[in-house]
Amino acid sequence: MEIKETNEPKESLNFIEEIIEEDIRNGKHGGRVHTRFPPEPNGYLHVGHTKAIYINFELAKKYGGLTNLRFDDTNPVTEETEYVDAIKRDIRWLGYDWGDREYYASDYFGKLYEFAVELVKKGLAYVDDSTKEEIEQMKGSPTQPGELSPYASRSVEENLDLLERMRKGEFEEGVRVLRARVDMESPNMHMRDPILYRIKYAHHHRTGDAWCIYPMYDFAHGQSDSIEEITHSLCSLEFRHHRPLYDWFIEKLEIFPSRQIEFARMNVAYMITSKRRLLLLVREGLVSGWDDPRMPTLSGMRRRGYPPAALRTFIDKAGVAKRDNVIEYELLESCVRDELNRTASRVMAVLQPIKVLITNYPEGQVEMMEVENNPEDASKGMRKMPFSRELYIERDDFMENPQGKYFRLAPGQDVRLKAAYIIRCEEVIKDAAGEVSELRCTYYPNSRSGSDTSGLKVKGTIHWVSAPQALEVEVRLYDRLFTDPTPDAYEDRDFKEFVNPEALTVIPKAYVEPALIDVKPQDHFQFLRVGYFSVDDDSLPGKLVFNRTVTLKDAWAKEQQKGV
RNA sequence: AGACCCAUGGUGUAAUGGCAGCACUCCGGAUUUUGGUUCCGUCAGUCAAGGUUCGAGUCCUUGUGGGUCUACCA
Repeated sequence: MEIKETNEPKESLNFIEEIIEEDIRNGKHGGRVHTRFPPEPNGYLHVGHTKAIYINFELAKKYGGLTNLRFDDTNPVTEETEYVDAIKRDIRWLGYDWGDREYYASDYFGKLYEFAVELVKKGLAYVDDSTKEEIEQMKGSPTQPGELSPYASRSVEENLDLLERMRKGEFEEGVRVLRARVDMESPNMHMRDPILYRIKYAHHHRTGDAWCIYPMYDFAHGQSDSIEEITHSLCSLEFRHHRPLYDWFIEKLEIFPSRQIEFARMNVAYMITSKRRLLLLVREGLVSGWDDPRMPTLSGMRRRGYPPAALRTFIDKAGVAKRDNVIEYELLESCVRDELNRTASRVMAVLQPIKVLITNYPEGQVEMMEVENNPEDASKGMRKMPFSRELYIERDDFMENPQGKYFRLAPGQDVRLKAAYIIRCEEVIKDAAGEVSELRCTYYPNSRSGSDTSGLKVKGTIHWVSAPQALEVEVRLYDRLFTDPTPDAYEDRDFKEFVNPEALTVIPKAYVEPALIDVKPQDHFQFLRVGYFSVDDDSLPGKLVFNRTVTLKDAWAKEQQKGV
């Protein structure tokens, strides 16, 4: 593929793109680019995986290549079909398609076994009868060279025979392994005669009981890349030390030379990506499940209401490099807001209601007010919302003793009801507990939005809903799951100590305008002046549930904090 | 401890020996029938010390700091 030359300012490339473009210039693999996303089906996909998915699919797309989906399913003990399905669903939701190229490392078990036989024949692999402890012992340490196994000198014939019998199930689990003969003195621990096959009498989610020996990661991953003729095998930094071995197999087996390139995983502040810890949160009921909107899983973020396009932008802006990083939560929120600002319809919803009675508005009268659906996008058109004598406004939008730059409703003050009239607060009604229970207001009949001849100038505009027509809904306010940006970074403290008790606040009864009657799960809205919300999967007809995806930026809250 | 990797504003990422830029955050201002959006502006950075060079964020050396590796997990 030709790289397009343009006169535009030079696009800056990340280090992986540099390598790819260099390869293309050199005509490597005929300029072909083929990547893969290789999840292990033993857990749900999370933010961290999002980066790997994005990089693999986007890079291939950029250079006219393809991306395979390959499940690295070489450990039947931990892997399940349930995860395979969830992973596929999540990748599709993110916006990527692998066509018919859905592969499994287990598809290659036969081929991998042949590779193993070939290594044995070349004198490059042997069956080791040592115990797990002995192998560990002989492996040495980073500063101590390892020592050669007494079984390393077995003849090719004996090794062939033993390997065959391992495969046939003649030995008990754990008594023998197949090892590559590499270098027990290498400073790289992975080169010290790594284990290739182990015996496991476990049922595999795809191959059933056809095998009782299973290849290790190092003997399956690279060769799978090679079998699929993957040109650029992208993985995270911790696999750096595996690369010499990856290359060793390619050289000894004389197979397709895929190239492994490592990049730094993405960490996001206030999130964790340890599968084990995520599982703990689910098991211990700290969240409602893998798709709890507080979870950093793809399914959780979907349910939270993050648009896939926002996630892609987020990954893109976070960038790709090799240094450790913690991406600020604010960048994620910024990307989500940016996307939703352009796409989400505006509606009015009152979360903490306070009743307003317009005393000079005719009883029983209902006017339909025109409101734009999205001021950022005129093509979204207008809708009508009912206005009547009895309304709800947000409790925060009234202050009995306003101070500072508060310009919402207050006794004797005017405020604009968005898309409707200007009203004045005449009287404050309180209940027995002294809480404000109702506001008596008057409206200016000639101040109607669009035909305002009142000449009045107000400082504030607030949202509202008409009480008789309002829909009662449940609203779930979500916030970050942890109170610390790196909850799992402390050696002396358990990450669960940092679970944010305010990450979920349920409002059982909030009011929304009647236009929302027909919404469906995953629909996104901006509750005017409040935040972005999406319809939760738990919603039923007549019992809608909205999840707060992200708040709107709130300059007023910031202002108030300064005063404290 | 050894090997390997990494080091640029608060955060993330560019600059490929030649003017240290962009985004997010923060702060200030303009606009606004969303205290949203948009627009403008401010603050703020090359880990340290040597060396090579006309010229170093970039190359070399040493140091410092951080990360990774010592599973019959991936």
